[in-house]
Amino acid sequence: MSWRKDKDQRRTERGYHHGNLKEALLQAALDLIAQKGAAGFTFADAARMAGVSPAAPYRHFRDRDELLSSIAQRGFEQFEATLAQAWDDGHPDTVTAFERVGRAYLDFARNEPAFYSAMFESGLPVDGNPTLQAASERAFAIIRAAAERLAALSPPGTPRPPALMMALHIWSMAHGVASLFARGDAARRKLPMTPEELLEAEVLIYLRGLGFPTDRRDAREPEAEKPAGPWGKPK
Amino acid sequence: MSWRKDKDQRRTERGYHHGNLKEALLQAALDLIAQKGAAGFTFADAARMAGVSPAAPYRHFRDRDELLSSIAQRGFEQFEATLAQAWDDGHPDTVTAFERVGRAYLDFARNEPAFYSAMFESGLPVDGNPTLQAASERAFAIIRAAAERLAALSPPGTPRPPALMMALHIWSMAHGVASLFARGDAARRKLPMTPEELLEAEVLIYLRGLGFPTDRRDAREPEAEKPAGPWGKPK
DNA sequence: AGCTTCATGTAAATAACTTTCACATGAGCT
DNA sequence: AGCTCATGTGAAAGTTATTTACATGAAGCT
Repeated sequence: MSWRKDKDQRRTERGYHHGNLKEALLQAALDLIAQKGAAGFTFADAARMAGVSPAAPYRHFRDRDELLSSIAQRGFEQFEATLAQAWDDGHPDTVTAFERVGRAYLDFARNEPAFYSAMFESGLPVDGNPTLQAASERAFAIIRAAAERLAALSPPGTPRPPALMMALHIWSMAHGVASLFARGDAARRKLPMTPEELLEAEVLIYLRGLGFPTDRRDAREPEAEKPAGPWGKPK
Repeated sequence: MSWRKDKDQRRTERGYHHGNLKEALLQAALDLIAQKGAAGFTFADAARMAGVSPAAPYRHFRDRDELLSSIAQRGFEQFEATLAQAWDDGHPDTVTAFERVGRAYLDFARNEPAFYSAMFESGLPVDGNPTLQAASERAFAIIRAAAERLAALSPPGTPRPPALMMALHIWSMAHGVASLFARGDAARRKLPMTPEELLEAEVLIYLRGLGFPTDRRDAREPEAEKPAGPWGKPK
């Protein structure tokens, strides 16, 4: 009875069997990771939060790492869904959709710190877990697909950039900005702009470097006016 | 005598007092973090490796976190030195030196995984530690100084980009590439190019987006030929 | 040399966490 | 009703973090 003061009361409430412990544990772990970081969360804590003994979780997860992996797994799936929704198959136009994906990346890092931690900061052996790796690659595939479409719009007369390389570049930008400026204490660095603005400008400058017009309209549309530039009008 | 089988022998070797325990602990921790990650390393392990009792480290570090902070601190100092050396005050020319800094960033991430982990992946409260934050900012200052010089070379006729923004952009690229592709398992993702090449191309495209000539010569020098482009000659 | 002091280590103790194992419970099936 | 198996419980062993009282010996003082 050491693991829970009101064990008996709780027991009365839910009976000997929890009924949905696996889900409860995942949720508890998510909350704990969000609070104390991926390193701080303990298996025992999750059990306590779910109202079961410290041994109970072992019926659902081999060990602490498997629970963490499960969370990362779900994180990647949710990440993929989020990015896919933001991309929306490139509607209404490729560039607009692309910018939306960038913001979605940052939003995810900020709104789902627990998932983000488990996915990128927990030190999990990503390559040792095929399922996890596959989930990770499906998420990246969204970015890659978007880059593919963008590359296809490459202005005539310029060499067409490899879409995979573009995707890796964009990914690294989004990940770098998210990791450095959009999470936890890091977010407190005094920036001259929001992480979203920072990333958007970065991507726009990059795309311009590839020869894309960067006035926020679909590249297929003709330019109507000179853009002010990604960092605002010079004064 | 449970903490070390040949305690007495070791004791004979070095006497009751270690003589340089603080350094020994830092080194041990560094080795352990490199092996098992920042999360895996334990205070007790470090003590064992140094040949002292589990309580001894507390004479030199308030707790496990302070040891980790000390390592991060040194990491940032070493990082700063590495970047400063690579930058070499912009010699022989700004762009060449700039590329060297990028490579130095990746080298550091790869050659000093323990430092890198402690600095960026340990979940330490960076902003809660003024000393650490200052060290971190000194390292970033190198990148910022380089960006400053680069911004000054901005081609006439184009609006001059804010150097701080450029520095943040470059930093995020380097950090993103390092985190995603130049560390641990992540390094095993099949890439069409090395992380160094990936980053270099990314930065070159970005700089071109800002209006810089990107033929790898100092921008002050006149262009002699059309560059093939950052991703090689199209075939 | 003899004495004192203080930084540096040790031992032992407490509390928490991880993981395992034998045993308990009760939900669902026959 | 009786069985069986998935799911929980208790208790135990092994680790770690951290504290506290005590030990050691290097450095300085007399």
